[in-house]
Amino acid sequence: MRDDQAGKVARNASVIDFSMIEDAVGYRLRRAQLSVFQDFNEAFSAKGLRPTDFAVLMLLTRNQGAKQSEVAEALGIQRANFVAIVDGLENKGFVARRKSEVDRRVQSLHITEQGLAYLDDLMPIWQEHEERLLAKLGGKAARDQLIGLLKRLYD
Amino acid sequence: MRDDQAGKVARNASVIDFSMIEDAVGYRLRRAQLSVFQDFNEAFSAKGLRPTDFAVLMLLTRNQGAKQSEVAEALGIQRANFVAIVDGLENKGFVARRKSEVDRRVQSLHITEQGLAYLDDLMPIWQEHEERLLAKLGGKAARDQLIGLLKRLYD
DNA sequence: TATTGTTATACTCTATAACTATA
DNA sequence: TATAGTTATAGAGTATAACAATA
Repeated sequence: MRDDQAGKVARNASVIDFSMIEDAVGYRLRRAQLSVFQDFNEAFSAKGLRPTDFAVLMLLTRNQGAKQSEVAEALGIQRANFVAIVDGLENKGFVARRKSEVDRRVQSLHITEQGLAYLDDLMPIWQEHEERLLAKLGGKAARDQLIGLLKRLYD
Repeated sequence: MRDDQAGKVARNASVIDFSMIEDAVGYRLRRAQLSVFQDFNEAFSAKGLRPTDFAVLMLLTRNQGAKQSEVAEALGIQRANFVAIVDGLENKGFVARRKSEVDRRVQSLHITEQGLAYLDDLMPIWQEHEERLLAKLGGKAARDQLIGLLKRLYD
């Protein structure tokens, strides 16, 4: 078997033939998402904020008092796993839980004044992140096109 | 504070105002990728195959004898974490490690005859998966457009 | 000294079951 | 009985450090 040799000859150090999977939708989605999340994490690492934390704060600005399980489902997170996320945001003082008076089983979530101020502080970082993506994509038209296509895969 | 009440009134049971993040590229990428991977996993669960395993087998068909660390890097997986993946494929008899005669540090990876037969068996499932995505996207033109945009985010 | 594969380890994310308090 | 939040736990995926064999 001379596969080793044949491979060595046909391929130089780090060139792999990708033709079989480079156009697989799932593969491309994974790589793109990893790249975008890495950019996000590098931008927000100093703030100790993860994408999900940011999404929760953003959501609450327009959904004050939303049910905890409602927010979790909206973000595709199981309610059991969402508890620790809210715990973290609550410990930092950015989110407050209040027992609903209508149904004492539910916790309604509120972004605090401190949380809003924090978001204000974060918005420029967020904008810069989105603008880096915009530059890579080649403009708003391309971005809107991408969003539209992604929505067809999940909405 | 009547946030609970105000929220309750403005929003019915499970309707959350998403306007703040619905057009965030990273959020849309994550949801789309989760949806696509879920479809993949449901299709392949009976075969006990994960997306990464499939990608490795696909890659090896055109890169017989490739270095283990080369394949890992091509797929964006760290070499330390790639060991267990190759172990699994080797235990199933789909991949073989052979010590390179040129550099005895490197393991060159080969897909076996059994691995090729397995892939043949899997291809219809793969095709159906890609066609379900194609249907969601609305045709090949849309798919190619999406792939092109994703490549701009990472290539 | 540097690199490849490997082991060990830790941390995050995700999935499931079961408990509690309320309804 | 059913539901919201919670706890505990197990499984993936990922990141880092260190080691042996080899270059």
